[in-house]
Amino acid sequence: MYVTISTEDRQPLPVASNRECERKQFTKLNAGSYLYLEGDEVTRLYQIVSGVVRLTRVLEDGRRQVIAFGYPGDIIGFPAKGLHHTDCDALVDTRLAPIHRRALDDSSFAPELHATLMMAALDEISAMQDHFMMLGRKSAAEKVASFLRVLVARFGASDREPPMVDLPMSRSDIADFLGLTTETVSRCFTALRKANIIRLIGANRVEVLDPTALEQRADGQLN
Amino acid sequence: MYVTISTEDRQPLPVASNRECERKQFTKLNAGSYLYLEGDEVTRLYQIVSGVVRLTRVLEDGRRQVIAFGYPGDIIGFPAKGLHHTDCDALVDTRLAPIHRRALDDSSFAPELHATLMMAALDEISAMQDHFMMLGRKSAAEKVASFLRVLVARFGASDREPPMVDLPMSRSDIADFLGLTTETVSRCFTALRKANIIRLIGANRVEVLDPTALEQRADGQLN
DNA sequence: CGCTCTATTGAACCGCATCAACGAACGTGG
DNA sequence: CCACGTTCGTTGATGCGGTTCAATAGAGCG
Repeated sequence: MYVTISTEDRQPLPVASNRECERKQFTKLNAGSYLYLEGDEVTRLYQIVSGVVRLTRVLEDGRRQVIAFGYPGDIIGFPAKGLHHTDCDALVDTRLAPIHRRALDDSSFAPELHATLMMAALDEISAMQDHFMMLGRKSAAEKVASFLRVLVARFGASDREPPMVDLPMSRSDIADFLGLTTETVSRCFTALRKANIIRLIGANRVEVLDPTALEQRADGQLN
Repeated sequence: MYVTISTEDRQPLPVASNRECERKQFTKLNAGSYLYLEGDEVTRLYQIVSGVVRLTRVLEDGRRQVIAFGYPGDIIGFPAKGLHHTDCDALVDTRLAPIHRRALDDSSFAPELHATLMMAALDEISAMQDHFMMLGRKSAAEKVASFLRVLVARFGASDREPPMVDLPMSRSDIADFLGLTTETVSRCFTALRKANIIRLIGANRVEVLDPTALEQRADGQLN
């Protein structure tokens, strides 16, 4: 489950129960550290317990695409032909619950976990299809609004009014996620700010003053 | 397994053996007919036996994104939360091998098939990630070249020299797949033709005169 | 306080979309 | 079989959204 334009609420999967959280030592990944690289063999998958990671791909000439941001509850590391097909590094200090690769390949090893992984993979396919629509058919303003909308829906401090979201990623990460440049992302933020739809608290924290207007911009209902 | 920029050769999965092909009646889908719509409940998956289908999503305002083209060997219809998340219709007359939904959800029902479906889902995730890079970070010329490259790699008549590919989809389908307009797609084809990289035989058949040059354009190594 | 890195803002350019016209392919009916 | 209409693809002219290049402002940190 990754950050996409989907508005569905995706619940963290119950792979790691609270009990386990208390007992186990999780894999710890410091901000900036890589968990794996494209081409590495997949030995285990991970569910993110806390923190945020970034999945990226790069072309030889340096062009980069952020495939997804991984948030708590998300499962990362699905193999294709046994290999990782993105790089993965942490945006902030992150804790991960490792999952046996065998749970994916061998359905009798851990049937419930296996089913959970399958569901996570299917959800991810759906989420990526949403992302296609965004990358291929939305304007810069719509992309940025869509991005904020998803973050608010999934991670907005709901006990707060107006809702607030953290942006642990840089403008350039957002740009590479949305297929834009940092300048354009910045301009879109500014436009939303000047329209009194959001308020920026520093560069990495956003208060959504008018969620309805944000919604409309995300779907291109006004400019 | 869908049409993406991936260059890997993807083999048709052995879900439907030759024996079965001869015995069974496949689901027949006429050109232009819909197999399912977004929001429909998923009751079965399908492996494409022959023909080509188109998976699409549309926004309320009519903007369309072609998510994938499904070719023989591909498995389509993966559910998310039990529902289809694209429309699916046939570009040409198509035969489909239906697959019990239960084979996906219940790993003990048909273990081998279940494993095959899992692998197909994982491959699809990988393929979609390739597509991200293309939608988000490639120029129009690179997109069109990448598209042709994949078609040649997967479906090019290999017994022929120079390689030849059919384009069962319209320019507008290609445009909606690549996040472009029909005019731009057409201009890119013309540019490749004028550079003697391809030859157009009618509008729906392409001979690749210079595969190496096509490769280079796909990766942005010139222009 | 000064250094560095990131974000913002401005100005000019360009790639692709848009709008429009034309041509080719195809089917239909006379 | 040809005249016609319709749809799809190509080509041209123009405009705009987003990139590019450049400069400034701000945030984090020693």
